[in-house]
Amino acid sequence: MNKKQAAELAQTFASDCIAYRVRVLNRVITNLYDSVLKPFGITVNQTTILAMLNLVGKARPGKIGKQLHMEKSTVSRNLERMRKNGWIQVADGDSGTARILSVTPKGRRLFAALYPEWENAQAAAARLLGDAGVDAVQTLHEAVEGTTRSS
Amino acid sequence: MNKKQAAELAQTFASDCIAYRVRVLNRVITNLYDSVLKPFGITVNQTTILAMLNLVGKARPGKIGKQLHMEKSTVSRNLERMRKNGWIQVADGDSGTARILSVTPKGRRLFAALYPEWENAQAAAARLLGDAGVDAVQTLHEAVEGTTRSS
DNA sequence: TTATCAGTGTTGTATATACAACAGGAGCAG
DNA sequence: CTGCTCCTGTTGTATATACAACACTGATAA
Repeated sequence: MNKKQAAELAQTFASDCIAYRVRVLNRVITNLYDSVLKPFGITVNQTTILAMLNLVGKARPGKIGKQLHMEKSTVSRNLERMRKNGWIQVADGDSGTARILSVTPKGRRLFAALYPEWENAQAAAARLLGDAGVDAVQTLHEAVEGTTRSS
Repeated sequence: MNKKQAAELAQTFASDCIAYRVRVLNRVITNLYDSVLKPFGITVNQTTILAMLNLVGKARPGKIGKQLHMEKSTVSRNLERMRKNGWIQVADGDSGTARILSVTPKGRRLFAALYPEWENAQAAAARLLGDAGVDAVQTLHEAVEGTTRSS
């Protein structure tokens, strides 16, 4: 394998790699939301957890991970940060290891306060991606739903 | 803002958030490639850098960051890992801070060796996303091209 | 009852990412 | 030449992510 041959493979890689494109997309979109949410001291990732808890009321860490397709260690560490910030509370459940999470009033106020800014980020993302792009993201998400490992 | 009102906002968030969907997509796709590349001891992110260097021959760290839309600190730390692994070499450029990067024979061999596995990952990703999905990723990538901050 | 196993959550380690702070050199104005 | 600014790259800190290793509990088999 000489340099020229390697360069030919590299050309194909650079022009075709799906992972590269998805990763760039992820960085741009995540930064867009995180920058809007920064004044609230929360990330879009944590906001996703906060929204889910606002929606379902109570949930265990494992359920959050499964529902949001997040690795359990990521969930574990985020819940601890959110608890320290007073946005959620952790109660021991009925059975041994069960830990029941719920949103505190402070967490609910935070969610209500950041919601308009999230809408702004949504609008900015929609402008960036276009209507077809927004639909495409929805379709792609459905395609990978149920694919994630990790419990 | 009572619980019910918060839950209504959360419902919209959960069903509409673009960032959430893009992030799940990113995790699934990145894992797919990383698991295939794991036996080679390289990540898909580093493989992107390796491919670019195979393509252009020589480049400075800053150029890599701009080309691949990666933050300069991410590039800096990855280059150091790749150098330690013997895949790239760093030479002092003509002017002061200039650092010229190039692929070593070992790095070229690695790229040639992992290329078939990358093709397998590409095929698996294409199956997962469908033809329309692959096109959509391309379109979305074009939409965000040139959007990234960071130099 | 006891031993094993499955499910759940935490912690360790490594990479990826972003932003801020910093360091070193280049180029320019004076 | 001196000082200022810009460009470039590294390092510090924090979050996100994945996988492995543990710990603990509950359930089940013997």
